[in-house]
Amino acid sequence: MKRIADSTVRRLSIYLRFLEDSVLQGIRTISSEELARRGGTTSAQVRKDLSFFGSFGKRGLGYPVPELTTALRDILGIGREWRIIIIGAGKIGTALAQYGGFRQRGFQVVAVYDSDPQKIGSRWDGLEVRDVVDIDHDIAADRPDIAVLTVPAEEAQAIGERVAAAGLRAILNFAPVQLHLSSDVTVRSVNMAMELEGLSFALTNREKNGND
Amino acid sequence: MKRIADSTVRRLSIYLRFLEDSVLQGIRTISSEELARRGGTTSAQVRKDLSFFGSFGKRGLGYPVPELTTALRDILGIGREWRIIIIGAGKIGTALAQYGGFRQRGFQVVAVYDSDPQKIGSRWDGLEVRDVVDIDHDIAADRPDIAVLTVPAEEAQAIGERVAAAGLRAILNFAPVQLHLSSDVTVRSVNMAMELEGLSFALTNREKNGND
DNA sequence: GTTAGCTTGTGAATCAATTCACAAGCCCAA
DNA sequence: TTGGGCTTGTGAATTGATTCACAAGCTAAC
Repeated sequence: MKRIADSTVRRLSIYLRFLEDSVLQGIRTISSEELARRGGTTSAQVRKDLSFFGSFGKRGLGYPVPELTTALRDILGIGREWRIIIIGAGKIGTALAQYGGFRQRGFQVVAVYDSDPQKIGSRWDGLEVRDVVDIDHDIAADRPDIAVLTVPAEEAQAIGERVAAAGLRAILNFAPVQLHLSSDVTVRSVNMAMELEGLSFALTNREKNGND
Repeated sequence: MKRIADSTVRRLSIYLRFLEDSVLQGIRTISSEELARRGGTTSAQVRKDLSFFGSFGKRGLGYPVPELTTALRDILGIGREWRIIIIGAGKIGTALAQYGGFRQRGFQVVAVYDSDPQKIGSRWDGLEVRDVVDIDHDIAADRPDIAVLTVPAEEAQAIGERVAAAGLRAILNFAPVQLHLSSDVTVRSVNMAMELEGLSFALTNREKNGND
């Protein structure tokens, strides 16, 4: 299979979100043009993205909404339950642990970890915060699929290495550092500071140069 | 000025984070090679990124750490205080409002909004949650720079339009929808579901095809 | 000074992603 | 059954980003 660009996968997520709405509204077919409009891209891009995975549409008509929705879920690997652990029970970590959107989409939070004795043992929404020293053992036993890192920047690399060594193959990193791990571990980063700096840059440059 | 790619700005943020560490450690100069190693890129990329903004290095020696740090802060528009408002006092919104990392980097949360009467008036960390109906008026009066949207997906577009109409020019969107706003509003999106789906896709494809 | 050893800054070349443009195919109406 | 109106799927063209490769320039040692 040809390598699929990250940007393509991101757009598939966007299409899927809109398609799910459309299913609920009982819409039967949708054109690449309409998908593009809602997804903030072009119809050619939509068709190209989908064409990597097959021919889902009918010429002259568009794409059948329920079938395409199913196909995208399948492509993205949604439909099975993914088991996720959250490491770091700080503000963001606990907010995520309690966030309903995960379970709703098939991502089940199975454990939360911290190193602070004050936090270990406390319960968040039915989940007991575990001691991070047990994490290697727990991963071997529970075989979670994805680790969400909400630890301080200084600790992220070390924890990332530990969970990778324990066999985890996917990490969602909220710590504002670049993780360096073996290439068989997929890492996605969410970095609020970086996003805000991007906005800051845009505002600053608009002020300086007018909006070009 | 030539248009700067988003990916370039993201990398500048990464370089800056590492440079700030280096300043604290008293390191005087750094090579593009070392910056690349820490930033997960190549030395040529680092030099190209920086060269868009000027010549900061000395041949044979590298880049002077304190000067480059200052220059990057300046380029990214950090160094002045940016006033941000958070709209949506749910789990994520309140976690962000209390998150220390913002203020630390010059982003000051000046107001939090919600539409739920139960939440309006309650205090989070010294900030009273305000009624979202007042937002247009407040923006005109307080002139915040950036809005952080942590509202449900259904409401995001409408709120985005309101804050844009009120004069806001930068939005950090946490709602899992694509915002469609006039091009003089800069939008950055953070979409946890999308990131998890990206990991899900990677895991699924690795299982199917071996890691290519 | 002069030389050896590095490292930058940057055009040129390559690689990747997006857009164009159109033949092929489907639906519907007459 | 035929023709008109759409819309897909996809090579080709274009645009954009990254990497290459090397002249230019700095430092330090002698």
